[in-house]
Amino acid sequence: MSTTQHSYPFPEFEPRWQHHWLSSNAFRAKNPGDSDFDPAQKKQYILDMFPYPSGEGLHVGHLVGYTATDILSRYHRLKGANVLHPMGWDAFGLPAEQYAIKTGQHPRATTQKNVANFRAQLQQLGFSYDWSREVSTTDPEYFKWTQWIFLQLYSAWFNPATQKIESLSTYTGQDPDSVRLAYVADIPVNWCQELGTVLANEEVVDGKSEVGGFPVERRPMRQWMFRITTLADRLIEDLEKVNWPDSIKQLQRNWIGRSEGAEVIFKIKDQSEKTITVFTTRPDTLYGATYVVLAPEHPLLDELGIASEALADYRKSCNAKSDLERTDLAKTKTGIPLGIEAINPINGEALPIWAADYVLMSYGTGAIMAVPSHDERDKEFAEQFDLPIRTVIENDVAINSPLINGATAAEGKNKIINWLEEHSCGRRKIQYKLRDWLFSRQRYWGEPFPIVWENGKHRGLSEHELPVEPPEMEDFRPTGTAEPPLAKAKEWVRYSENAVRELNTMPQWAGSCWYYLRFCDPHNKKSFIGKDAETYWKNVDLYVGGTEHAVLHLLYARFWHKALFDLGHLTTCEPFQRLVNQGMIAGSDGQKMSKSRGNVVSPGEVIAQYGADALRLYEMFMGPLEHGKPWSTTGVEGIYRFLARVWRLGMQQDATTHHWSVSSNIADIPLTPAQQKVVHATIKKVTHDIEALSFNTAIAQMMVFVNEFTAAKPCPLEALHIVLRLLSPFAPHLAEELWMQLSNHFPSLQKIGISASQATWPKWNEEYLLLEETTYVLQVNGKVRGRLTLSTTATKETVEQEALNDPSLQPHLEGKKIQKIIVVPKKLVNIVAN
RNA sequence: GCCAGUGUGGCGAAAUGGCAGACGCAAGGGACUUAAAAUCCCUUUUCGCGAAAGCGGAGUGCGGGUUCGAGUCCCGCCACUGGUACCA
Repeated sequence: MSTTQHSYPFPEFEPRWQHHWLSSNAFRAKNPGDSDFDPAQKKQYILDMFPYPSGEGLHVGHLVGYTATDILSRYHRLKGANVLHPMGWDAFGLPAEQYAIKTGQHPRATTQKNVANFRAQLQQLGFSYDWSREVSTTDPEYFKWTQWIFLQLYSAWFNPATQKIESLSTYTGQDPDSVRLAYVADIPVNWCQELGTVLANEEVVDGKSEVGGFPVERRPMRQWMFRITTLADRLIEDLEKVNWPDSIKQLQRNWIGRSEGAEVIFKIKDQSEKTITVFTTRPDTLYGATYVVLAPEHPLLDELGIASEALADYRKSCNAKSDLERTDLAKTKTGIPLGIEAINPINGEALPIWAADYVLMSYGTGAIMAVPSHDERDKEFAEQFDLPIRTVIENDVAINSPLINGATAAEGKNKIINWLEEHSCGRRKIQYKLRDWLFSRQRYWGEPFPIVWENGKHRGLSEHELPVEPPEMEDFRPTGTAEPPLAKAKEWVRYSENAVRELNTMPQWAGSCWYYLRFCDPHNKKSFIGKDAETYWKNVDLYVGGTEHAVLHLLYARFWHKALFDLGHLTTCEPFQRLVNQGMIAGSDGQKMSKSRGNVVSPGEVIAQYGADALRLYEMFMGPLEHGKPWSTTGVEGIYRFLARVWRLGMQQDATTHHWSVSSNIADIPLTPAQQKVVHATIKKVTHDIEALSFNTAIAQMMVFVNEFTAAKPCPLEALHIVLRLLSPFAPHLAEELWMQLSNHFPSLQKIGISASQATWPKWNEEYLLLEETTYVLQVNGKVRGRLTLSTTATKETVEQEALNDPSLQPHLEGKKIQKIIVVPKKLVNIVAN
């Protein structure tokens, strides 16, 4: 397609403006201390979730959120705010490492290439990022501070007395390692042989690795952990303080999974020195317990010395089952009786003890008291193995429970827990689903830990030794053993005569946990964020990204933020004030966009044909930001036609030379009252809709506006400079170009703004929206039967009278008695008659 | 199973409890043109009556309810999408 066939010359001016914005640093955010910084200016921090720069590049689905935040950013600048709108790269991670292994290139090289590609793609859309603040998690100047933050958390603990994270210097106990926020533990982890690494629970899907789909097995290994569970309650409570979608808050609450209940201690019959501790949320059903179950992995099974072959076989078969199989077999429960009994502390009853894999070792104490009468799973198990079932609740009150008969659940729980505590056989307990955060990975392409090992003990490096850079290595493939690839860099590993470096690296979450803080002060050499910058920018006002990060990224970032807040480095306790999730864009076939389906639309093709403005506008016009929706090529064409109409509102083309010049139809004349109404209604609606992130309806209103003025002969200049300002956050190139063309022709425009992106946002005047007359809808019994135009100042009585006299209503009122007349001022009259 | 979300024309979608379908796509018709593209104008939820202007009925997943009035609020279902899965 040749340039002359385009409906407006975007291929010429879009790159020109992009270059202009970049070279003039047009969207630089001002920091305290900058010469042009104005403390009175309102700040706005508008952030996209920064991308992982994959080799695939961006597709149009990635741009929904970026376009939305760009519109907001440009809007707030026009409203006079100091806007921080940065972009960076979450560039550590497994795919780069695997690609590197496959192709023999260093991940740093492929990462750099991918970043360059991503940056170019984003710049082609004219996004108004402050590129002087660009950061990459793989930059030593960046991960130096990731490591520094790790060290702060490493030398901190959660003080239960103050309910805060404090420096370890306030800890007075014997063993700081038992309370450290970052600690080492030997725990069964998800080991993936193929990837040569441990995976977090959430990176394992159906017993296979989320990346690559390789088998995963459980294996005990020494790992770095974070005591995120210490902040579980605050992570729940502080959700009240942020403006996030309820669904995301709910996901976080469910993930943390707080449940209140009790631990109950069961003595083992004839071995009273041994006990089983169970967790229950329903201590009030204690009298209904008819057996006790241990998880097959429960350590007590070894201690009890039950040498049955059947038990050994059962435990073996459970161990061999993948998570997937356990789920598949969920319908039929399996288990094995141990032949010993536990004593119910409340009534001294002896209950059989079973081992069964429907009880998980990883939750609670790995043991339960089974109350088949009031728990679905226990009931299923009891029915299968013919175990007794005893009802202890009827009509919401306790029965067959001597201590609490007649009590409600809440009363019963309290009484039982008190009794247990008095008799030292149990206690009140709050249990969380959330586990401590497994923070180490056996990879090359990640941040090394700033930790060395000496005489079997770990020690943090000091600040001046940071950053700890990964060693240059030819071969960073997995070792095939539990040893991480860094083990191969013998010289690097050796820290001193008697100290070696930690060989694990941090997970990808590390860099993304705090990047929003670095953007506030990206070049600070002395601190991860300067005090002035921190107190000025505080936290993110609007954070836009996909739901896939609803739980983990947001939870981990909140955890670090709170820790840094408690330690006095930050002045806010939540990182992201407002959160919005953009919807997914599907292919035109309604399927998820993917290479294998062949339905991927790349921004490049769309821009070549319709331009960046059309792509931006279409992304927003498709529907509500949060909704998923399918891509439509003809939809882009419609938007493109709209932009061409805007262009022709200002410009006309010479029939023979095809040269565009300012339209002779434009005149610096006042708006007619009718035009004034459209103009001011549009300013009002576009302003409200942008603030509500309802971009599709804002665009629709601008279409109404343009349709109105396309017919205007001549077209008043005022209409143009207003619509260009309203449009400029959405279609900045076109607005900028037209503004320039028009102000060359009408110098008065320069008083309003030297460019569309450096003008002020127009204000509407409510007066122009008031009308002298309005059309009432006339209803009889709720059905529209006529219309009536009346003065807006007409009294209720007048409106009623006029409506009753209206000829179009007479056939519907005939022979009926009027019961009631409802008048909605300036809108509607409903006559109720029968 | 549980949690969350969504159901409105041929399609994407609009509608502070007050004219359902704004705006756009697609489709059909017309103007301009030697022709096409581009552009501009008109029609387009559906059924019935009418040559037409028009008139009348139905209609927002299904069934109830509140209300003068419900796409919107309440109760009970159904379907789809996403998340989660024996969490005691």
